[in-house]
Amino acid sequence: MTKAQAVTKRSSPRGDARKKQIIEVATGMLARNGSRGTTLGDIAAAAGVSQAAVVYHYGTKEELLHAVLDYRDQFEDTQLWQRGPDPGLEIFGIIAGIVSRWDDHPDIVGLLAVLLAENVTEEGLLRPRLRRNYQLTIDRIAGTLRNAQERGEMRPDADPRLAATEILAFLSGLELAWLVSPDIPAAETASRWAASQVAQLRMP
Amino acid sequence: MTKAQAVTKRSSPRGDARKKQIIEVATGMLARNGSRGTTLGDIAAAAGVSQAAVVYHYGTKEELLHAVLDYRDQFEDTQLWQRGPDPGLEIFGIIAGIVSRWDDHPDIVGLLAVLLAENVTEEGLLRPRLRRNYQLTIDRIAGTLRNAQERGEMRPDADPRLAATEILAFLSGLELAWLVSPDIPAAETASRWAASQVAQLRMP
DNA sequence: CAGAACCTACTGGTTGGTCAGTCAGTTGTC
DNA sequence: GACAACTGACTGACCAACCAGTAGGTTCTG
Repeated sequence: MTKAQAVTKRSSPRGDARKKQIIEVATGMLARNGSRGTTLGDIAAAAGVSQAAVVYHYGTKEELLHAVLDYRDQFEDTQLWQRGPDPGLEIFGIIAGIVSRWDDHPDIVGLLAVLLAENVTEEGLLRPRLRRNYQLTIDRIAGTLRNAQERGEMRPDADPRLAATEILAFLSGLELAWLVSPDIPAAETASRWAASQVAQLRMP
Repeated sequence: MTKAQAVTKRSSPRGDARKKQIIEVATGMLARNGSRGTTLGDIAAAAGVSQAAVVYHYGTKEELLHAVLDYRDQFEDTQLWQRGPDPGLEIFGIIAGIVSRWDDHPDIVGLLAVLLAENVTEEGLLRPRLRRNYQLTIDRIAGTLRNAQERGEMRPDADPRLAATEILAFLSGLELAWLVSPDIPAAETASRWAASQVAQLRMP
């Protein structure tokens, strides 16, 4: 209940493999049930170990959550910035492509939206991190759009920051909608959205 | 834990007032902390009564949640359809207006998004209702857009259903973003979004 | 005074975290 | 290469805190 002391321990191949396995199992469960809806026991059972083993590897539930978020951050990097750090207006096509491949990674889709919804209050343990992360992604997207403006690829009278905010809002909202109603045409909605965004933002 | 029998009881002015007060208090707390993050004790304390009193008025936590959702549905009706049942493309302006007035009703903003995120799995108690509600709102918006097409107000080559899906996704996503980072320019993002949607959808 | 509107006290169940101990594998020493 | 010392990776049992719902009594009000 209170705290767990962070005992420094060396890593071993076996331990690392187990830790990774726990993370992967936990990611899927957290994306569906959130932090409050997922117990350490649930995760342990799904990973085939005892609940105490999960605590042994991660110390506290909060540390496990952060590890899962690290895992997701890494995944986002390989997805959203797959074609270099400055894709310009092509970012919309990339996003549409990501959405069309949601079925391949169902365990990680919506993780951020679900955890975000659980951490909207000041007291939310993950809020500082999620907030920082959100702002950072907005900054990155706004940056790439600003570069596109300077290259003359995007019209200069559009605000890159508002566009970036709109992108993230649309994405997390679509994730939620898709999770609750998997039958909605997420890929088609995203691709039409991307096309209209590009049509609106590119130089005439 | 199990169930509570629904004791039929007559209503009294005082009881009705208390029930309404509990609903209002609960709405705010649920919109921030979700169902799993809000205990009956929390709600009771905020309403100045004992936890047992809340159970007395609503029987179970689930019934209270449904009552809160009823309250929100009613609110949505007076907001989204304020200018009649068939506003056509003006729906975008209405939505932008609603977002610009979020500060006046902070307790109800995000309620749906937060509860949605908590009820993403099959087992989610509120999922059937939230799903139904979501589809219903999409149908209504798609309907008003289809009418706009028939009136020659909206271009016929745009899919009203995809547009409606996009609208709801954007809205719930923006709610989440605003809750986590209240400093983002929600109103401005929404008004620019609305303008670009109208520009895209109206007859040339 | 009858019923509605509470309250205090309690129950059963769940959950995060602790703790003592087991066991397999690794390392150091002669 | 054999044996002792040690370490990492667990397990099962347990605990304190929390939480939804129950039971039964008390106060308020028409």
